[in-house]
Amino acid sequence: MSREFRRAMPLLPISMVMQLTELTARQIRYYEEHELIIPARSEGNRRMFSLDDIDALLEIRELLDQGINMAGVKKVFAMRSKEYVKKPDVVRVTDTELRNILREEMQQAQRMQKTSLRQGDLSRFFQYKTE
Amino acid sequence: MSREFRRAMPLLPISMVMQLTELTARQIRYYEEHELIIPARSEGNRRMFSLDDIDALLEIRELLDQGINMAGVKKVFAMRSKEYVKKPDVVRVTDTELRNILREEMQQAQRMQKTSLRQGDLSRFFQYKTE
DNA sequence: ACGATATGTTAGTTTTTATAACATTAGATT
DNA sequence: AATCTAATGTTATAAAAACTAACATATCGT
Repeated sequence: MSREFRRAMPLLPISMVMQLTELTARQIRYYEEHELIIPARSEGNRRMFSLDDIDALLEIRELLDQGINMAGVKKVFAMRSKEYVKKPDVVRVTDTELRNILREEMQQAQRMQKTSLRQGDLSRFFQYKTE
Repeated sequence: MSREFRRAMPLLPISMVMQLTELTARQIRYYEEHELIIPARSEGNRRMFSLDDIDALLEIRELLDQGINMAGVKKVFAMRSKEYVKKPDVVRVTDTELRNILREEMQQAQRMQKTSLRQGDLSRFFQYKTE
């Protein structure tokens, strides 16, 4: 599974996103209304956010803080997406498939490795800098 | 913020953990009952799981699949934790503090960097292999 | 002053999660 | 075979979290 897949995986509920971004639910939904983010939905219609979504929200916040209005933010985002036109289209995968893929990969890794090392299993997929 | 902090950060609701681990809520709670995992709790008492928790659950599943019973799993985990006795005690931080720290770091990074690069903001903190 | 934009607030509903109790199934034990 | 126990399923009930939608408000540009 590619890095982009992992970053695009919807994992977090809105409450966590609120804490991580210091945005209100109202703001987050408003930005979605304007299609600056398009969080996945659970079966029961709850928004599930990815790391990409959090990045986007942090940037929206930053731009608004700078006095740019929503129209401006939209423009910035639109320009950004143009930069990616050259990139090959990513294969479309549903959220459920995404999670299944991640799970299977993690389980595969589990099986491949010794049963030890409590630390460092998932970390093969979510690895962080140790700055 | 250290890598361990990030791995220990409670972010995911039980529904996501169920999907990622293919365990039922009953199983996850049962393992918690036996103190194999101790997920954080939200203000409203909802379990919030960290990447470490997911690692642990995947391993529990693996051990049980191998025919080892809960007593055996507990032993394995107990032995594991002994291996870490030498490691310095990690500073105690509440979950809320953890999230605040992550948020602040992300925002700091936001401010430090140019406003561009939609990709690669949070990724400074959650960075993945590109295998 | 006016109109629009961004966000707050509130109400009512649905989904998710929690706990707890009881049920079931498969192995181990007698 | 009958019984125990461990691990998990199932159900009921309650509480929390999240949804939509409508209305309120503050700020800003014209």
